Amino acid sequence: MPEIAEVETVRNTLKNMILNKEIKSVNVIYPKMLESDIEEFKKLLPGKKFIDIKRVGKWLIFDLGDYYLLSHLRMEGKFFVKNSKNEINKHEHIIITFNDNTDLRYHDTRKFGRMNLIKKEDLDKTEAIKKQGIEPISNDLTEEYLYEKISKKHLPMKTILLDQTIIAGLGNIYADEVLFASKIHPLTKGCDITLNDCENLKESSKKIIEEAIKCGGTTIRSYTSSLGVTGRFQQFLQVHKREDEPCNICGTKIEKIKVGGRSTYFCPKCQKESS
DNA sequence: AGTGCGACCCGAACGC
DNA sequence: TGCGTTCGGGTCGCAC
Repeated sequence: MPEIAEVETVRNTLKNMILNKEIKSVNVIYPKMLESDIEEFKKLLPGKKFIDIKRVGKWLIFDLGDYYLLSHLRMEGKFFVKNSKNEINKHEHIIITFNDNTDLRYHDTRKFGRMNLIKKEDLDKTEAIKKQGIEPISNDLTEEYLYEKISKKHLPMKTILLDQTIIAGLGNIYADEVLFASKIHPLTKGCDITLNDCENLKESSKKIIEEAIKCGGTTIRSYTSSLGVTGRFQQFLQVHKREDEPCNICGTKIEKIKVGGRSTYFCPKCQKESS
C-alpha cells in the first residue's frame, strides 16, 4: 500500500523515465478511474508533455504545462513504463502512449486509485489537494502545530494520524510505527496528548518517513517491466504486521486491535495508555 | 462541527 | 478440489 515514501519513490522513478516525451495517444480502459471528463482527457493529452512531477501528500501531480493530472494510487496503484507493443495486462486501466512508442501504464488490481485532469489554475480549488496538512518531512511540522490540531480532538491517536488534513502522507503502516516510536498507545485520545508527546510525534514521523524514503518505501515491487524497484523499509518495521512477535525493545508480544475499523499493531508495554 | 461508518473494489486467505 | 465468505486498505460522503 503506497504511502508518502512509496509515492515519493514513484515520483523520482517516473521523472527519470517519462519527462518531456510527447504524448501520442491515450487509452482509457476503465473510465471510472477518471474523475474528470473522459472525452476531455482523450482530447487534451495528445501533443502535450509531462514537464515535471510533483507530490502533495500521497497525491502525484503530473505537470502538463497548462493542466495538471492528479493521481492517487490508493492501495495498489502502480505505474509501469513499457513498450507500446507489450500486451495489455488485465489490471492496466489507463495507458498513455508517447511518440517514442513507450507507454505509461496505470495498473491497479483493486481499481481503487483515481485520476483527475484539472486546469492548472484550479489546483487551489481542488478539495483533495487543498486540505492536505503538513508533511512529516517539512520544517513547518512543529510540536505547537500538532498540539493545536490534536489536543481538541476526542478521537483515538491512531485515527488522528491517519487524518491527512493534519499530517499529510501517513498511512496505516507508518501510523503504527510513529505511535510505537513515540511511545503512545493507539487508543489514547487526542485531548489527552501533551506537548511533549507532540514533539515525539514530530521527531519520529520525520525520522521514519525520511528513512522509508531512503529505502524506497515498504511495499514497492516493480515499476517497469524490466527495472525492479523494491522497497526495503519493511525489514525495519517494529510493530506493523508483527502480531504475537516479540517487541524489539522489551520482548512483550505485539498486539493487534481494530481502531476506527483499521487494523492496528502496538506493544502493550512500550505504549501505555496515558492517564 | 465533530464523529462514525458504509461504500467503493477484488485478490487473498480462510472455512466448510 | 471447489465452492462461498470475509477481510483489508484510503478516501469520500452521508447520517447522527
